[in-house]
Amino acid sequence: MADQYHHGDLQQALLQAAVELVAEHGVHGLSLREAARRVGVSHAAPYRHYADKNAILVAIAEQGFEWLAAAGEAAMAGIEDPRLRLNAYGVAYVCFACAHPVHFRVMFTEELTGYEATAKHGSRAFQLLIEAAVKVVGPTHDPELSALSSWTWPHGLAMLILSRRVRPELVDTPAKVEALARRAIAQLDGVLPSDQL
Amino acid sequence: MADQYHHGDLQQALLQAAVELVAEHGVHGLSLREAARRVGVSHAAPYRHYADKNAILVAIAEQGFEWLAAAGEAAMAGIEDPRLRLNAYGVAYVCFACAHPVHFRVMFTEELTGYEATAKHGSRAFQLLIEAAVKVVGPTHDPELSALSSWTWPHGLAMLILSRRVRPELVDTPAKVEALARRAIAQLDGVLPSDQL
DNA sequence: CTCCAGATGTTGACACCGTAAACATAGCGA
DNA sequence: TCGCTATGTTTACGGTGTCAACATCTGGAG
Repeated sequence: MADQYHHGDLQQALLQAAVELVAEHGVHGLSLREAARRVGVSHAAPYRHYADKNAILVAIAEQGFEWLAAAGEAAMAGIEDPRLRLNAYGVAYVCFACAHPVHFRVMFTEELTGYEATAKHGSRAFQLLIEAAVKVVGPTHDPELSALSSWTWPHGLAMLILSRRVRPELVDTPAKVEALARRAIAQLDGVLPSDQL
Repeated sequence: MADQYHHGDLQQALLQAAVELVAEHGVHGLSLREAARRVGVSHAAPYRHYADKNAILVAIAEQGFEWLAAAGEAAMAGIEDPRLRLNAYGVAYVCFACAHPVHFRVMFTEELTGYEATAKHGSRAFQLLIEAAVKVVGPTHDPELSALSSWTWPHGLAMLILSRRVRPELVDTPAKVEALARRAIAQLDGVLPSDQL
């Protein structure tokens, strides 16, 4: 009963193939037919598991948001000081983007914004950030705005790295990425609780 | 000699149509044939002006980088204080992204990074930033790194806004965008010259 | 002014893609 | 055992990027 008519776990296999394809040819270079081909299945088989091409991208985004939330939680685990927690989240954010560039890019791809699933999972990772930020700034201000100010720098750094706007030798290993992120946060640190956001 | 065989300025017309198409259907929803259709020309005509589909996206990116550099220069014009100049650039950066979302997204689309033209124009806008940053931090440090720290926040804010991760009513007018950017910079200001980047 | 060369636009063709419908097979519960 | 449902296949259609062969225009040399 090995690899005959039924694949076993086609859904997961397709998702992984899709990630590889995006890594090779970019988001818009993803082809369902090619993914099916790689998995060794007919070109229409993916439609039994994903409604259309966007659905598989949404699935990648979902997985990415889950992983990001998990990475954020892990990074903050055991840290008490609110500011240090927020810093840890930011560093983990940048590291996540570099470790999973395909997921990260898909997570913030325009065409997908607005999809319920993406929004849902995205908001979970965002919720973590809001909570962490509120503990630093206090509950009196707009929580979303408070979180936003702590979100822009890791997001911008991550995006610039992925766009290859940062010299490659500065980010060619996870350790270097973390060092860069820490250097960035070191500059901003101490200013967050200062004034009226 | 009105609209007969020759179009007049097909190159420019196609570029504009492409921008509109990207605005409507996203970067990967751009279709050369549809652009040609809108301009009233046969489906292969674009190939007389653009080598392939990527070339027209590169053209959009080029235009975007030129506009961004111009916007940055305009924003810094007449401002003497180096820190205020840097702030002005950051605010202009965010405003530019909101005013020209298609251009901004294409400018930082993965598939295009590495194209010489894009890199060239991109580096001009980046050069402005580096110069402005160096005047704040001083010439003793890595200029690119200094600029990077002033680049991440506007880039992140712009990207988050375009991904609709910022509540729409906070950014639905240029004035609100500018206010948000100014609020963001107000937090970071004063910290830049502090330590060792 | 004539005429030709190069620039610009058109037509037709090909392979690929996303997607839907009709069909085939596998596995599981009654 | 039978048949239902989930899963995979085949076939088909329109749309797309791209190339090659062809048509038309336009400017400059003679």
